[in-house]
Amino acid sequence: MLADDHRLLLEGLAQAISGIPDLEVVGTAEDGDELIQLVELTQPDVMLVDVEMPNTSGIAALGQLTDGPPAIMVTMHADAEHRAKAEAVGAVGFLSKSTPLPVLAAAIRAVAAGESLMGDDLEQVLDSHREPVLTPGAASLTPREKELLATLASGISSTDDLANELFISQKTVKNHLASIYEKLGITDRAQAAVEAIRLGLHRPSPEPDRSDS
Amino acid sequence: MLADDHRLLLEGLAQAISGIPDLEVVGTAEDGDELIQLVELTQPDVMLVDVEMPNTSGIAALGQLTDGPPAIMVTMHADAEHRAKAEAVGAVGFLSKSTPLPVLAAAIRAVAAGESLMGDDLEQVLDSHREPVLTPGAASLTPREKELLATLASGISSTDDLANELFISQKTVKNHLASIYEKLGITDRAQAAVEAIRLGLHRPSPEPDRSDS
DNA sequence: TTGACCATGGGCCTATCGACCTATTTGCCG
DNA sequence: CGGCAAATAGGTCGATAGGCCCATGGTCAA
Repeated sequence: MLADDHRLLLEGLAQAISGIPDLEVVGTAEDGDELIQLVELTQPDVMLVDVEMPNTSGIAALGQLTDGPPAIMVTMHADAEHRAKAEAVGAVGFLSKSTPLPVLAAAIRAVAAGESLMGDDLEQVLDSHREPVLTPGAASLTPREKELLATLASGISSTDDLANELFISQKTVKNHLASIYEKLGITDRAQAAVEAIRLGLHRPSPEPDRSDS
Repeated sequence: MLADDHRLLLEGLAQAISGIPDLEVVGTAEDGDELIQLVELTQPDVMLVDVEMPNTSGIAALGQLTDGPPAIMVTMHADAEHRAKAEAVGAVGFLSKSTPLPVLAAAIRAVAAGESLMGDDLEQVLDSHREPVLTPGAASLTPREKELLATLASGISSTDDLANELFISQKTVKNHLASIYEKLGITDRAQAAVEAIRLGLHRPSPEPDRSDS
C-alpha cells in the first residue's frame, strides 16, 4: 500500500513496484485519511507512507493505525527529527526519497518478513533481501532456460528462430521449452512469453554473481 | 529525459513512462550537471526537470541548456515565483508533482509536438494530446481485437480457452488472430502476447468515452 | 442504398508445436 | 569416484495453430 500526495511519485512508484515480480501494489492513497480507509479495507502486508501529506499527515495516520501492517516511512527530509517522529508512531522503516528502487524493494521484503529497518544493521538486513522471492517454479529455471525465455519475450517465437538465436538445434529449443512449461505450469510459448515478461526475465541476463554461500 | 534527485520518483517515473506505449525514457539524471551531460549525449525530444536539485538545480541547468530540447519543469511547490523562474530560463511547461500521470503523458506529447504549456489554454492543449499516439498497426486494431489481445496477455492462450473466455467460436478466435497478425506484422500468438503487453493492451478496457468531436 | 468495416462463423490443408522417450557430454558436489 | 543436473541432440506422433478462401448480418457513413 502506497501513500503520497505527489501523484507523479505515487503512480510512478506504483507502476515500478508492480513491475517487480514478487511485489504487488494493492492500493494507493493521496493523504492520511484515504490511507487509513484503504488499509482497513485491503489489509496490505506493508505500507509505504510519505511523512508529509495534506489533511492527515503520514505521521498522524500512522498514529491512528497502531495495529495496522508494518509501515516504512518515506520522506524528502531524512533528518533525525523526522526519523524520531516516525519511530514514535510505530514505523519500522525510515527511508529517504533518494533511495534507489532496488533498495526500497529490499526494504519492503524485509519489513514484510517481519524485520525492522530501524536498527544499526540496516545494511545487512537489506542485503539479505536483495533478491526477489521468485515463485516456486521460476526459481528453479536454469540460466539457459531464462535465456530462452528472454529471447521469447523479445518477440522471437518460432522454434527455428530461437534455435538460430541461441546457436542450438531446434530439438534443444523444444526440450528447454518443455522443461519451462513443466516448471511454470504452462503449456505453450504464448503463456511462456507472458510469464517471462511478468517475471522480469526479458532484456539482458540477470547474473547475480554468487561467489560465497 | 528525466531529471530529479529523488531516486524513488526518478526511477518510478522512468518505469511508468516506459510503460506508456508511445513514450520512451532515454536517460535519467540525478542533478543538473548530469542532466546537461546526458542531454548533449542523447539529445532527447523532451526534458522533464525537477526544479530543486543538488549541485546544479533544474533552473540553473536549463539556463545553460538554452538551445536544448523543450523542457517541462516539475516541482513540489507550484507557486507563481517558481513558475516565473522556470519561464525565465525557457521552460515550456510547469507542472506540480501532484499532477496525475496521464496528464503528464499528455504534457509530454504536447511539448514533443512543439506546443507550449505556459498559455491560458492549458486544458485544451492537454486534452488534444490525451490519447497515446499508437503505432500504425496498433492504431487500426478493432475493439474486439484489442480485447482478444488483452485476454491473450493474461495468459489464456489456446484457441479453445480464448473462445470460451470471449463467448465466440474457435473459428472466430482464429479469424481475429489472423487479422491481428497481419496488422501488427507478426505470425503467432507468442509474438502477439509480447506486443499486447508492450502496447499496454493488457488489463481493463481503454474506453475513452468520446461523445463530441 | 450502397459500400466499407466489423464481428461472427465455416472448411480445408499443411506446418508447427507440444508430449513422451531416449541418449551423450560436461561439470559440479558430496 | 560416483551420481546428478544441465545442456545438448534425436525420434515419433497426435493436437493445434496458422494460411487461405468464403459467407452472413449489423452498423455507419457517404
